[in-house]
Amino acid sequence: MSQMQNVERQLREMILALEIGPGERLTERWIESQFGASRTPVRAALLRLETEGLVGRDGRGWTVSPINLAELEQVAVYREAVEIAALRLTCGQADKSAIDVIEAMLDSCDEDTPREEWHRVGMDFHIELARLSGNEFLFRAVRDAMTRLSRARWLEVRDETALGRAWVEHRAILAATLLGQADEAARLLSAHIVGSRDRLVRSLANDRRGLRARGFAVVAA
Amino acid sequence: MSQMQNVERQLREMILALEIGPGERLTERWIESQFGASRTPVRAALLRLETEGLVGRDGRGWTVSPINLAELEQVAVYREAVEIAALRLTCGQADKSAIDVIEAMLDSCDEDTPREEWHRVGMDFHIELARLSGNEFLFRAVRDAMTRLSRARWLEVRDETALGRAWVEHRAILAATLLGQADEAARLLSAHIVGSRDRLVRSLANDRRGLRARGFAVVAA
DNA sequence: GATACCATTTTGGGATACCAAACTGGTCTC
DNA sequence: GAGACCAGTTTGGTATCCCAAAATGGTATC
Repeated sequence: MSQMQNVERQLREMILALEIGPGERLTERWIESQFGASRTPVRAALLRLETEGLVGRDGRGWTVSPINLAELEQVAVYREAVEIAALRLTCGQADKSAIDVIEAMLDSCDEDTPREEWHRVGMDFHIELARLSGNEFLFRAVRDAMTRLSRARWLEVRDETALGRAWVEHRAILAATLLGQADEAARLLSAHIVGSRDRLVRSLANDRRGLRARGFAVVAA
Repeated sequence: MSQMQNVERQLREMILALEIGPGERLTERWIESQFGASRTPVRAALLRLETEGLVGRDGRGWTVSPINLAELEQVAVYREAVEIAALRLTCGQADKSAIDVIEAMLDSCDEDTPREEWHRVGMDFHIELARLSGNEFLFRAVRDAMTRLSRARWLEVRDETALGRAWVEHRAILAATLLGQADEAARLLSAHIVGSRDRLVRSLANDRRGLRARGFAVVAA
């Protein structure tokens, strides 16, 4: 594994796990010392993370991208378009056996499963579902969109009810897809995404003060 | 303007203008000498162009991405999804004055206009139309998709009839959008994209031998 | 003539040195 | 005490150097 990939992966994990807070400044020298790599791979990693939207430039200098409520809403519209397109492709496919694998992903979560795992599976559901379409660009678009949403979803205050509802919706989408009911599946997925978006943005807007107190930059919608 | 941006821009232009052929190998040292920059900005530029899909890695080493017919078809599906989503957003907007600017873009091309300009305006039409949606992610998605299609479209053998038809379709899409007829506009845009894709892939598949003879790597669908 | 082998060169990955611009902290002036 | 100013430090941008691995090309061997 090259140093560049090492730094990229570790830095991405730290940012997504909120170990480095949204809005925090980054210096190439700090990352260098943190991961024991020289500035060359550090620089390369930052350039890649910039295209993912996880870090950005603040004049001269690097910053961990803040949570941006307006951006979250736009990402939701974007992912709705690409996820539905992917889902319609999948609905039209003859072989539906891969759906079982995704259903099994959902099944793997129960009351003993740590919150972190629920979070991961909740995102992987959408990513893997998009992968089934066979379209590399739709797949990447969904994966990148979920990456951008990841930190915000982690900060969202979700009660058991909301999590349960999400899983019910996921299963309903799979069921419609399995039957090849494209319009119905698309309708369910759309409602799921719109609902998730509304709850997410509302939750973060409410907690904005508290999040800022924890040092997390949250830009309003 | 930093050296990195310089190299990135110039290298992108050379690749898109086919001055460096699809499939050609690139060495960091060659680029370095070509643009009078050192390897650091050259590497940074290559990393960014990699995320645009214009260059890729060939084991160790860099390659200008070949023309990939399978990829072109997938990009067409992708752009259909995002362009239609953007167009529907635009249809729902009250202020339609920006449409005139796009119409003017189309008007700026006549029989005296060089082929290169037609090509550029043909892509900008879709990019600017997506920008009107106000959704940054849909806009970027369309722009990136058009970048990936750019070289192939340049290689496509297009007669005057095909170009004229494209312009007629463009105008029809604008007209429906101006009236806020979202479904009709989406139908027209979808047909336009699918038609373009079919002609493009068919043209390149037919010319594949000739293109290879010119040193252009063309990967089959 | 084909092939296995080895020395040489080339290449990308990484580390480091240097620079100019931006930032910082303290000081001096009014 | 507030603000202008300046020296010192930090930072990203760039150039350059080193290295190991891979490609290259020539040669000896069969």
